[in-house]
Amino acid sequence: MRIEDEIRQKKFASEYQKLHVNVLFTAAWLGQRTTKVIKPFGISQQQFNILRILRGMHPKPATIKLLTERMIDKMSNASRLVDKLVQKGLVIRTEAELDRRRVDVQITTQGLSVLQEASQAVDAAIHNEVQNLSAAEAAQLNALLDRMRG
Amino acid sequence: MRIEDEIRQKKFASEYQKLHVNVLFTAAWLGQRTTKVIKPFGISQQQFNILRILRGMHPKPATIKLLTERMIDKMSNASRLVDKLVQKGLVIRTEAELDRRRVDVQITTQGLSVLQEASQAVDAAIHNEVQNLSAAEAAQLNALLDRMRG
DNA sequence: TGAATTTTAATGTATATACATCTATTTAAA
DNA sequence: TTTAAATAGATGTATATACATTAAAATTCA
Repeated sequence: MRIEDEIRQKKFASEYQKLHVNVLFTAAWLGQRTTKVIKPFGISQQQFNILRILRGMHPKPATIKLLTERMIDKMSNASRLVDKLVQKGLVIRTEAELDRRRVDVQITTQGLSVLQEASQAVDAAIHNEVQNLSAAEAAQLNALLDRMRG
Repeated sequence: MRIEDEIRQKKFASEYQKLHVNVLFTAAWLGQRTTKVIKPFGISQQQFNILRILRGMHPKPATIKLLTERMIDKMSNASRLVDKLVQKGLVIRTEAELDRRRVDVQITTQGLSVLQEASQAVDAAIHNEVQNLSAAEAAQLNALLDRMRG
């Protein structure tokens, strides 16, 4: 559905303003679906994001700094999000040896298994649904978004 | 910059997964810039969004229900956001006559003037910056995002 | 070396999100 | 018409965001 109809706004001052709203709206649309799908696994979107970064590095640990750099939302608080994941047994946090300011964070076996299931659920619920875009169109969208950010 | 480089993720399982991350990341990118630009005017992104909806209807009032329907993020709490705007004198809230459950919300003169300045600042800081996309490319992006949501 | 600077992470706070629940009012049904 | 159901909005709570500040450790350099 056109963004104009989704939010019932008749017209935008420019194609750029419309794009701004459209990107935010589409992200909220994706976010709401993702939240709903992963909620049964007891994790939030941001926790899911952190787990994926940690899986990408596994078995190497990540530091809080590295997580912050790689997170989708740089402003979310990796330190407190890791806290939650530690409490759930999905990651472990240990003091780094060579630099005692740093903290090493690693995904646990349980974390890997929860992430595996959650990822599959997200794929099934969202990425398949989005296939009213061809892979070529998705690639085109990716390229345009990349260029949009300059 | 390519999303792979932005978040330092070597590869994605599919173009669709990459698209998911790319949309969220681009929205966060836009959101951070917008927040920074409108902060001097004393309003948040969501408050900005509500003011724009109210300007679009002006001088007709909106109800909380209408605001919720038209907001970019449907899950944010229009009731409490309107509270904040009332406190700042940017909107007024009156009981609706014909249905006493409803609440009429209208933007004030001060609200219109704050919004005018904030909008100009956002245009200058963001929409002009994004012109490494042509208007035609922006339109194409809009069309693809619309189709992505089905 | 020792003081100043930088880096890394944790913590404090105000606001916002994502619900669930509650209250008042209106509409529909028995 | 009285009761039941639906609607509109407010409010409560846990979590997350967007900063600013603080604390500890490492690095720089005088």
